[in-house]
Amino acid sequence: MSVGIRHDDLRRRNRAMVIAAVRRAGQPSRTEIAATTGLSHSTISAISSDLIGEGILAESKPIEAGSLKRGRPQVGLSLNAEAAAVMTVVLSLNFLSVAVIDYAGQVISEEQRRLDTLTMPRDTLIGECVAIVRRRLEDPDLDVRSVARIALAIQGITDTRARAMLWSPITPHTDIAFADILEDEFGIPATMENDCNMMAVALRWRDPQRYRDDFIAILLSHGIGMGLVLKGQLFTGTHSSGGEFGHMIHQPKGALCRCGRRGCVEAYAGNYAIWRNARQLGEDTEPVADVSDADMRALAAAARDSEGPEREAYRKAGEALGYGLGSLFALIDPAPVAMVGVSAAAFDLIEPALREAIAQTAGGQHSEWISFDTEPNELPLIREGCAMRALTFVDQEIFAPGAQTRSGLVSKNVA
Amino acid sequence: MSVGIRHDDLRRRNRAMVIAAVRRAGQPSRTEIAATTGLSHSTISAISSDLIGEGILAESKPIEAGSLKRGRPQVGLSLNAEAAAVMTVVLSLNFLSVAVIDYAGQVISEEQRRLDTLTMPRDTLIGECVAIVRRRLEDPDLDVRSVARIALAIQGITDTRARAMLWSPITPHTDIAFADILEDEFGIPATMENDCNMMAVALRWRDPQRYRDDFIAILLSHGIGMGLVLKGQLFTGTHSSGGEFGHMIHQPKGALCRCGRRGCVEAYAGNYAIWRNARQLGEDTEPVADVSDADMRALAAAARDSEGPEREAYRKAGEALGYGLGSLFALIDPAPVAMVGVSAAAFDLIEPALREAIAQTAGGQHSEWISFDTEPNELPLIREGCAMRALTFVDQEIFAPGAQTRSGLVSKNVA
DNA sequence: GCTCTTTTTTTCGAGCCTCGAAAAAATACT
DNA sequence: AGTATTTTTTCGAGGCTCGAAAAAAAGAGC
Repeated sequence: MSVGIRHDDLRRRNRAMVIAAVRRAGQPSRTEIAATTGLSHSTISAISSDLIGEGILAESKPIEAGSLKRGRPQVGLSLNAEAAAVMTVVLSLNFLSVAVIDYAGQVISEEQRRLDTLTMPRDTLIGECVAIVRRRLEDPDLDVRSVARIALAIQGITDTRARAMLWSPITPHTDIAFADILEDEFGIPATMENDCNMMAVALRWRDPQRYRDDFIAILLSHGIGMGLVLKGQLFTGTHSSGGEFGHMIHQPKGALCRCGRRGCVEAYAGNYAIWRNARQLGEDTEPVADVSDADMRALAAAARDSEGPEREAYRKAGEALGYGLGSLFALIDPAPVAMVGVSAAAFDLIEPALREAIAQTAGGQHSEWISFDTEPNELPLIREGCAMRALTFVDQEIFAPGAQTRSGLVSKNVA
Repeated sequence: MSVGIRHDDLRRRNRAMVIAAVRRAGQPSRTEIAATTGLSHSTISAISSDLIGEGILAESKPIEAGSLKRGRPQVGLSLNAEAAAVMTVVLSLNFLSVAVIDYAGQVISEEQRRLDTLTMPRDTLIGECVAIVRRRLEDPDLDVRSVARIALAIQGITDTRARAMLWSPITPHTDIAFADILEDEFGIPATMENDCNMMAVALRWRDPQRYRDDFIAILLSHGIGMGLVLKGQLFTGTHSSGGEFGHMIHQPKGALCRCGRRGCVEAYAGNYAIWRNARQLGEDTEPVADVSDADMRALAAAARDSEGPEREAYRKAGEALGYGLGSLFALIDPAPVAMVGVSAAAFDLIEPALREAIAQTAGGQHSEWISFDTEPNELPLIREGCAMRALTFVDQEIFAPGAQTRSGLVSKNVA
């Protein structure tokens, strides 16, 4: 089952810890690293000297801010941007976006492309992804060998091993092992992530104050997705990416959901559901394929303008989200929530019914404490999350070698 | 945030690993331990020699089973039963049960007692617990100093730090810091656990084949509880024991629940709910305080006997459980389920509606795969779980000292 | 301009820990 | 009794972290 700690693991882990400390803090001095890691100054000195020698870290200017201090000035350590690069591939409805990011986290090359993902044959979809990655890798500004890892994100369900997309609303095709495909094609380790999980990862890096050990990112878009961090760990299902908050049951035998079932939270709170209710089409009406952001904004404007079916549609969305969150909170206790996506811009219309519903649930014990944040634009978040995830893998695997890992999966059984 | 690995941690962790390997395997040889932990023979030899010298492990007879083998026979290592003892305290509705267990896991002293927990004043309830523990500690057969840890379990919500009961259906009183009270009284480290979590822990030890990394234990009793193991880890909420499956919302604004809210799963599947529906009392009827096991068995018999309100009551329970499980599975993916408690004996009446409901949900994708096990008697399981939990603490803390832990809580911030 | 103080960083020896190889131990086979 | 086989122990080598002390690099004071 669990495996003993070998002697050589020690250095590897502590190297990884130093790299992680530098990535988090930006430009910490050796003394600061010693404080945050709890290791001795001598150890930090030895490890950072190694890492600098290997070109992974670099000494930057002495820290100027507090130059009032006496004594030898601290020397800031920073990541060497040229040590490596990673690539992010974000595949969403009718849209493909790729970026190359240096080791310090700066975008150095990117490309975006519209495609008709819903009608595209399987091979074309895969081909488009491979082609866009190849174009970026062949970018003359870039040294191909420096791209150490690729992180893909897709709306939909991925497997826990982060190899394949199992199901996605953006395409009728299922079980596409994107990670394996890209690995075979380019020989670069790749992982396939769920978009909402990447949102959560990004939020954690963006605002570690608010999004620390426990929080929830909910995507309010055409569908409803969730990324969940519990006790500092990204939460995934046992076999798939899990966290399919949008398909928790709000109303047994209720409204028709895009997934073909009935009564899911999404069937009340997804863009298509809000649209359907606002147009008073009835809960059995087949979900429309897509509602433009502009249409959704118009809907929200109409709802704000006057009482009517639009406002009622947002109310119903809030109620479904509230009861869903209440059930979730019964399982995990309340935590800060970030609402992301177009409908997050209409959260003022959603919030009252949501809070009312959540107060009816066991999880909503102290619903006044529960705080919501909104972020209307999901794409940058997803990309940022992918970038950080890929960089973290590079930190752990490439620059702290020796682990029994392969492609992001820590193997549990060694015997 | 995360802390570097000090040099002395190494030995401590590997000692703990060896102890854990012996506890799991029963009588493994040094060679077997080396294989399961991945450590070298020399290391295992050194560590086990230390542990034997400290009286924690003991060499037992050479393993006889496969005595056909050539070569030096393996020497089995086992836990020294006298190395320590732990105490379990299980507090359930109108019932208090205490046992002392030796380091090898055998019960060496026990006592059970009926009390009227629902009407008892706060101090009396606490006093009864303290008194029964004192009586067991003063048992002449027992060396007091050898009791190294106490694990309490209670039906209800506990805090993540495992110090206090926050809320429980068995008493009107709230926020009783049982762990602190016993620690102060007897100077023995104590933890306060949730009963269903202990059931899950016990199932894992009882049948590691079936209940390994991911599974669910559901208590079908007066209330509905859940213990959840995900990726080999006991799942708890961010602040409380969490996993309040019984209070996920099945039907917004639905049947009246014991918790005062409406539409919880428990309001359809708890004993009182089945009773209420079987008696056709209406969903707004105030839940009864208790239904005897005999009454529940009679109800099940009547339901099996003929179509009627009893059978319909079990159907409704199954539906609520099914939709609830479906929502849960949407979050975590399906996993093996153990149904525990009186109504688990009536699972034949519950299962059809449960499976039908779960098939209507996203989490019930392949509902035919989902397997259920039943165990009508929860008390032994809870006690077993407490014992293993307490013993594991002793393994980790007492016999592998140096960790920055206190009373079961691993401190995350060292700086 | 020089010395003293303060703080950061590096150096160095001590003490552990794990590992691999070889030796020792304990049994079955012939 | 001797040989083969398997388990367990022994022993030296190599690494790692740690604490103390030294070195380095500034500001403060005169």
